[in-house]
Amino acid sequence: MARKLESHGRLDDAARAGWLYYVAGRTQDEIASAMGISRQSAQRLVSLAVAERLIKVRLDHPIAACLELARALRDKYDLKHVEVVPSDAGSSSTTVGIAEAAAAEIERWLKRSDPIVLAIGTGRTLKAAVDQLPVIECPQHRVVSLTGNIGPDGSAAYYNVIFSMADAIKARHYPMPLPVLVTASEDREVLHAQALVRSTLDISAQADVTFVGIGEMGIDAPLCLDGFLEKDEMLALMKRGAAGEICGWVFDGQGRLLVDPINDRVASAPIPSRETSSVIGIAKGKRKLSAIKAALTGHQINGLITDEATAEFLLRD
Amino acid sequence: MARKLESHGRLDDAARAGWLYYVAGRTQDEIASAMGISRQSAQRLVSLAVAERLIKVRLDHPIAACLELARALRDKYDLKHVEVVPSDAGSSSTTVGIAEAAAAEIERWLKRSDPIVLAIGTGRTLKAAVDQLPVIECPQHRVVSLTGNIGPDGSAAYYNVIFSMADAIKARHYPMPLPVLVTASEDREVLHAQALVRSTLDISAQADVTFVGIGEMGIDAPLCLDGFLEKDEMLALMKRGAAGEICGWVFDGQGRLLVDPINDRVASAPIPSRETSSVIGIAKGKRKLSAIKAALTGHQINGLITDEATAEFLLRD
DNA sequence: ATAATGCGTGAGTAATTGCCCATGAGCAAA
DNA sequence: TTTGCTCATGGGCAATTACTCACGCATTAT
Repeated sequence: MARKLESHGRLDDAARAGWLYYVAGRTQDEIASAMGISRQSAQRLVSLAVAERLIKVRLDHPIAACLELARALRDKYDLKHVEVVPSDAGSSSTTVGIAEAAAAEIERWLKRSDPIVLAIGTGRTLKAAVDQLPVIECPQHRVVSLTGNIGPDGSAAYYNVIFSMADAIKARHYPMPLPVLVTASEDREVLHAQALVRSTLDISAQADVTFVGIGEMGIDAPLCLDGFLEKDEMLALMKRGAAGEICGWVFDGQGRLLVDPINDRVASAPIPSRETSSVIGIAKGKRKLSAIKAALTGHQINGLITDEATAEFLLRD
Repeated sequence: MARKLESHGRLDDAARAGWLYYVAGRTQDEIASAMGISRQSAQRLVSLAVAERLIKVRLDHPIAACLELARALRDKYDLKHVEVVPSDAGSSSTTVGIAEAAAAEIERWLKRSDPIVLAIGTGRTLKAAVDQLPVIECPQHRVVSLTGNIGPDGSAAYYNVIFSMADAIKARHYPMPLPVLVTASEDREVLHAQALVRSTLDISAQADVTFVGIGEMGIDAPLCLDGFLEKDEMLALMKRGAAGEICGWVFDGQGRLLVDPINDRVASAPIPSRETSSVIGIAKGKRKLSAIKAALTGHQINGLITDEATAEFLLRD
């Protein structure tokens, strides 16, 4: 039985109780009898020590920084889901790390027993993520592609992700039998009116969760590399304020869809509702930075999987 | 597919769960659903994070009674550094509390940007302290062991601390490739003359700060438990006035190195200068009391990390 | 003086957590 | 391929902790 409390002050006792609890690992009952108080009082002292920040908890693991960044990003951009993976400074890959993380997250969704609609965009990052998926049987779910797989020249675009996904995921899957960009907006209307396309569009609108890559602008951007846009078209687009694209939908620096002929030619499904579903962007890298930031700012996405370095840049200003 | 969902590894999950639990303050149920696992698994991850020392808890409050004791000890024994942690009356552990405090102090030294030499002894307490250290990169420092790690039978002594330390601290480290006790003093001269040993000894003499455990005498003493001394040798030693031991150097009740054949056989480096450097003892407990007191009295150490109860006894007379 | 206010207390109860066990997957040796 | 081992898992249950409520005691304002 220890001295009376008043002689030390309440915070002192809180510190002592907190020490016994967290450092020495005693139960509150033991602390109570050691300090000559009731168990409830011991509990109060412990929680007081926590409330007064007398107890500092630290996590000594690289992932700690990631979680901090994720929380900061979530707060700053009002996101539903953020995942920050450790950066691999030595690697210039735009997929290492986030692909695995994205795969893990996709897997989490697919493991749910209640049926969901999972929508998926395209891009190298997403392809890498899907390649990480294990084989899962989930006949209860549906997987729908938001974007077409046909290039401007009629060839199949390499990075149509849904077919890779179909290899691993035993679920109904709905590709989008369309080009990414049509030549004129009228064409889009015609194509979208087709029954098959129509039903895929309808399913995509019901998506519970969506995974999309985020494309940057520039002459090295995916849209150019994959032959959807010519260099001069791209440069003109950038002059008109384009900052990035998701499934071909081009947005400006504020993340607002660009009012521009280009967006009238996008044949992709609209990005599912950020109000009623999760739309998770997967992207990292300095080149994609402003595109990611715009997408976040304009709430084109409400979830993000990125890496530490990118997260830090996103938080910088 | 054999891909590990553990692309980030089990420890990372443990870190994540631990962070969510201790830092974010979520319940294990929330963590479970957030990570897509069962609550039990979440609980396991949290306790794994604790077991693996991923979670470090420290108390940021000067407990008045402890500070008072520390000041009194510093004055009484003319010490440079004293730390007193709360006692845990119910626990018989000789390390709980002081190990954490010692780790924090070691960390403080290692965080210095100017290069230092940190010397380290051995013992269970010191081992426990080193196990609390986080991973630190400090290539500017050097860490040197004062004692060897080879037992009388040629086996490696379990409590050689420097190897544990090398796991966490990224700095050059210098083990002492010697037994603690050699069979004859001549052997010691031969061994110490070796170039490798010579340089380690030289470095240890330059130590800026030293952390040592304090061993008591008795048939349950560390020296006996670890097989360096037989019971009858120990009893004879006690008859000749031995009161305690630091790195194998046996001293009497006044803290003077015992003039005795035993000390001629100690192969450890001399304890670094108490005039020009900090030599901090880490010890608590009734059994070690007279050894601690002797070490303080004879200025074998000029710093101490102990607990309240021990501090009170040390001040009693 | 007396009532209002604030703070701490203990009791009871709901929520949360820790632990043990049986099970099954993965893996290595036979 | 089989056997045996290790290890993670989920369920169930006991222990522990958090919260709410009503009360007592002191201080303060009227």
